[in-house]
Amino acid sequence: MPARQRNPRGQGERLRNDIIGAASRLLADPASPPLTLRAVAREVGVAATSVYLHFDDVDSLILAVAERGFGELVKLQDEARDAGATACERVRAGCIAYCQFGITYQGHYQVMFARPLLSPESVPPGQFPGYAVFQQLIDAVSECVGRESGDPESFRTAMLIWQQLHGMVSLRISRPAFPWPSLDETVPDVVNRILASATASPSASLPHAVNVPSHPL
Amino acid sequence: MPARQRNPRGQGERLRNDIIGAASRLLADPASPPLTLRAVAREVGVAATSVYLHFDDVDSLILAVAERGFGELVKLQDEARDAGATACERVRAGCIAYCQFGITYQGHYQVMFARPLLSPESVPPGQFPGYAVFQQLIDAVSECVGRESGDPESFRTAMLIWQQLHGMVSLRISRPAFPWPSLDETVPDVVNRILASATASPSASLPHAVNVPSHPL
DNA sequence: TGTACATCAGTGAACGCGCGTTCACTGATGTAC
DNA sequence: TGTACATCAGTGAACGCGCGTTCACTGATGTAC
Repeated sequence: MPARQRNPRGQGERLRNDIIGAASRLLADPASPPLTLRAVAREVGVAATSVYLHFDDVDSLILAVAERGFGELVKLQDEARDAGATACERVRAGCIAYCQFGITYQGHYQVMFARPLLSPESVPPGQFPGYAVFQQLIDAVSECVGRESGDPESFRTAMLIWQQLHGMVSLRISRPAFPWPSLDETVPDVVNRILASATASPSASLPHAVNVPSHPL
Repeated sequence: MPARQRNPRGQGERLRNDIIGAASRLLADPASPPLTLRAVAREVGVAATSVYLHFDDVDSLILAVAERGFGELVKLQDEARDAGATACERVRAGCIAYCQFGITYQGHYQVMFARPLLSPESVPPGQFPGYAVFQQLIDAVSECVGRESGDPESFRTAMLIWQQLHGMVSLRISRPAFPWPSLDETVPDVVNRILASATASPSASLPHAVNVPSHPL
């Protein structure tokens, strides 16, 4: 029981941040047990009931942790992209940052991307948590492949890249014994492969390709 | 409390199957709460202690559910591949079957692929659960791209495809509100893109490519 | 053929634990008059 | 300047619940002799 002293008057919101921080610490390990209000209160050094002063239940607390994670991810990607000279370099830099975030903060990555997070009806379309992360990818891809930002092919290529990155990160988390190659080597390679297939003439040089539908999205 | 009658002598192993089946039912929903021995026993219609007759704890029960899932997935992929005329068609057919399995059995897919499943030290290298699924993919890819089964490029391409498929399935589970295109259209397309990049001369036609490492795996 | 015993397939009560949630309460600090 | 009151930032005891796990037990069925 750490001697935690109560916040001064008017600073009651500080506890809210402390609670999010404690929950974030408890969720850092991807194998962590289900989050508990009492465990969070213990970690903060506060009575169990005090969590109710700022959160209705454990789900809204987890959502707050996820939102903090999305903010951090956007920031890290922005910083990484700033170092890129060309549009395509910026795409790759952002993708590397995404994967590094996921591998560094495995538990948080799972909270952000491996559960629905919210009841489906409460999600405004196009505003689900983390949409900003995807929109940034679309914009960077558009610039790299030389299309407008609203172009369906840009959306589709960004979607394929996102799926690839998510697969890379989440399989590395769930299959740590697999002989994965390094991210620094794999990410630019596979992103280039997907970008190349987007700029190449469609259906060209496919090995024995049959039944390849066009891309009507 | 359903009237369950005890198995006849010598048929005690039937309960084991019933328990796995009940656990499988409870795990079908990807948003299902953590599995509980008592909940399983209730679902089977048996005393809580009876679960101990066949499983040490909930983790080994979950492992049994996962193993049953891997068996089913291998079977479905085999059947799908049988309909393919060429090697590359068989790759695509297996990939579609993989994704359909994941979308149809979302909870089971998560049990199989979204957690470490076992303590790391207990996994024999190259024999982790579901390795057969991946080996089949390597073999099919090798045949499609015309390389030997042990070729590092076949391994790498299969890995990229696996990552892509896993990303597709798990993001569709965790982000159901996203405007995903249909699997039947997307899977053959993206698999072809990755296969094409494997057969094409490396680093050719990359848009503004820089810092592309070679593939030393 | 009878009978004692072993085995099999479970059961049922009981335990201590951590959990979410409620409710009334505390004690320091500011504010109105 | 004093004092009554309001507000703020929490606390602490208590509840009922489901859980994992233990332990001795049951009752039907087969087997040895």
